[in-house]
Amino acid sequence: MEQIHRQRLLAPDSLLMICGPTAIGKTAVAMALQDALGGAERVQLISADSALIYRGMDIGTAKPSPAEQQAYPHKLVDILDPAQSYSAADFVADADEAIAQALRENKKPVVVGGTMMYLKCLLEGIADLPITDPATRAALDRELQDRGADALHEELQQRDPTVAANIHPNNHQRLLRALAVTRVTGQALSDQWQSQAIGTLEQRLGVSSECLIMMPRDRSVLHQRIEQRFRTMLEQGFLAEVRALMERGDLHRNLPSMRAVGYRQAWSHLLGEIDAAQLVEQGVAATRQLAKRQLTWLRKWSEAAVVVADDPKDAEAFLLGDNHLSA
RNA sequence: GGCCAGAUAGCUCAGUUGGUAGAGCAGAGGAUUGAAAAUCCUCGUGUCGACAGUUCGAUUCUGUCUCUGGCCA
Repeated sequence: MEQIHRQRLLAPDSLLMICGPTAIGKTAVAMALQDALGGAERVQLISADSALIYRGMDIGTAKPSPAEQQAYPHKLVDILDPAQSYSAADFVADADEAIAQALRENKKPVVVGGTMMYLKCLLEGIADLPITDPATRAALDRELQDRGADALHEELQQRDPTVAANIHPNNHQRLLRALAVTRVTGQALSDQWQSQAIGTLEQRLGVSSECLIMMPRDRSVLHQRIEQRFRTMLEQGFLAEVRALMERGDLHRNLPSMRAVGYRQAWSHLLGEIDAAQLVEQGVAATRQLAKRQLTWLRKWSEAAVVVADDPKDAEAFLLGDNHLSA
């Protein structure tokens, strides 16, 4: 059983996804895997992480060091300026390209990351829908102010009952997006999800994929690691990193990049809104919440994937065939 | 030692004109189709500091005590 799994996971022509909550040690496993499979000529690491895409956000995202990136090149790291925004659809397009290129070069694509939405869309596909133009978006924002969320939700209810049932009126972000698309296209979103579907990863690129999930055996251990890591980030100059981003002058706290876990709290602290103790407390708490949300995805997926508990060492041992397996 | 203010959920506090109590944060579960490290939904019994008194009934009023903070000596 373990042999079969290992063979499938390591097969040179299939794609491997390594996923797990933040701070569990995915990168370490990916690096060990690259070594075991013959180095950067045989493996292409591809990051699936909505924060690692940003240049200049290194310490707070626990990005691999320059030296590590040199030895273990990752695609989709440092591809955007923090002023820019990105989306799951952008990720699927970029990842598809990176995967296709790796396959052409006879490298095994290894997608490693913790942004579960990206991984889901990569595997299952995402509909090809219009981007909401700023004018429509602004109009909707104004309508939200004037008419209220309930009125807008009611409109969505009439245009697309299926989707409306799935979006709570208080969830303005999703509500406005759904309404924008149905207004612009004149069609129900749920219909378009079907008619505009781009297909699964296998349909798009012809690769089969396996998923290795790293789950914490004991969540309190992960919580401790998160706290430890946040304190280490501060020692490594996290605040200076955020201050430099602030001082550029063109960034603001509502940008997707600056709302990332830790950065949001650091921004607030640098403005004097919270003290150093609160920074640690809230930064750690936000990271735990992130891990928790990641775990709800992973729990859902764990039946269709190979699950390895807790530690990078366990995952390495499982993948690379040490004797003391624990799963 | 004297005076004043506190003592209520893991934390910060609100409140009950006397009928045994509720917010935020933390924590747990869930949703998730172009912001996803985002956004949103659900979940709150705790000797209301201790003891006594008044009362049909006290966490609420009164007294004493304990602890904490501040001020005066």
